[in-house]
Amino acid sequence: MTAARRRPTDAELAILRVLWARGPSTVREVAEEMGREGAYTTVLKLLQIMTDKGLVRRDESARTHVYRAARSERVTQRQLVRDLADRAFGGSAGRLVMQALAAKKASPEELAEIRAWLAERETKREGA
Amino acid sequence: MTAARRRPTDAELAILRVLWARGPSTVREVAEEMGREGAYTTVLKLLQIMTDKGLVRRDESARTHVYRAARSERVTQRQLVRDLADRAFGGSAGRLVMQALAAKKASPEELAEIRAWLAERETKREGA
DNA sequence: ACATCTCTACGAACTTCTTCGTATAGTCAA
DNA sequence: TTGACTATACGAAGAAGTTCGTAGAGATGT
Repeated sequence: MTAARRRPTDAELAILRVLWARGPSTVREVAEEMGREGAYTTVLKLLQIMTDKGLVRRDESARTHVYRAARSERVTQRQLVRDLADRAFGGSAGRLVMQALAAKKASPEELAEIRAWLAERETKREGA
Repeated sequence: MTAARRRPTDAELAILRVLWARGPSTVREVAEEMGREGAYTTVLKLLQIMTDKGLVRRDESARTHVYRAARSERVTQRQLVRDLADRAFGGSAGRLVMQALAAKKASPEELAEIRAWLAERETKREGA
């Protein structure tokens, strides 16, 4: 009921990634995509729990249920980033960004994108 | 023994933050800093577990043991960022950065720092 | 010595997460 | 109808994380 705002667990996130990539999917499709065909009931159980938690929505109109992510990838990513910033960076997104840039090499395209974002932001600031 | 490379749990991270901020501390100091004086033994237990896991080091030379973080804040933050990038951003630090910038407003100082970092990187690229 | 305070050690309860086995029912073909 | 196949539901076990109570050692003051 109450939309408890907890972050998805590791197993839940792995399933959400499949749903974001594939779109609405059956249990079998999710299990196959994860290379866990042998663990069918595990995936089923997780999807049932995630339905209770409100992480996914279930279409029961057919015998084989179809699941889809309740929240978009972008929204979930932001939530996770915000959560990590709060837990490990004193709430500072800026410091998180610095560590992210240092921790893993970003591609030139991504760096260009980030530069563009900052440039646009700069423009807005001057305009204000 | 085996330095299992798991990410610190929420409770563990909360304690690490105190140790990073305060430096080597006793159980009582950590508990007070966290506003959990009433949960002294809980903090003690967590620190004992963290010692076993290798997350903290314990100085037992005095009766009152003194704990310190085994890894620096920076190293731990990078590990956490990398972990989140892998779990939720397909390993892309760049996409994580974009969401971080969008998720929370960074201070102008932080933005300037990021710009400087990117500029320096740009310089290096051209030099190479 | 004695009471008192503070410290560590440790076990036990409880929660959450994850996995799996089994029960049960719908579908389809012969 | 029967058997094979596929689906959901559900309970229970196991692992990990968190909390707390209690025991007992060491320190301190009278």
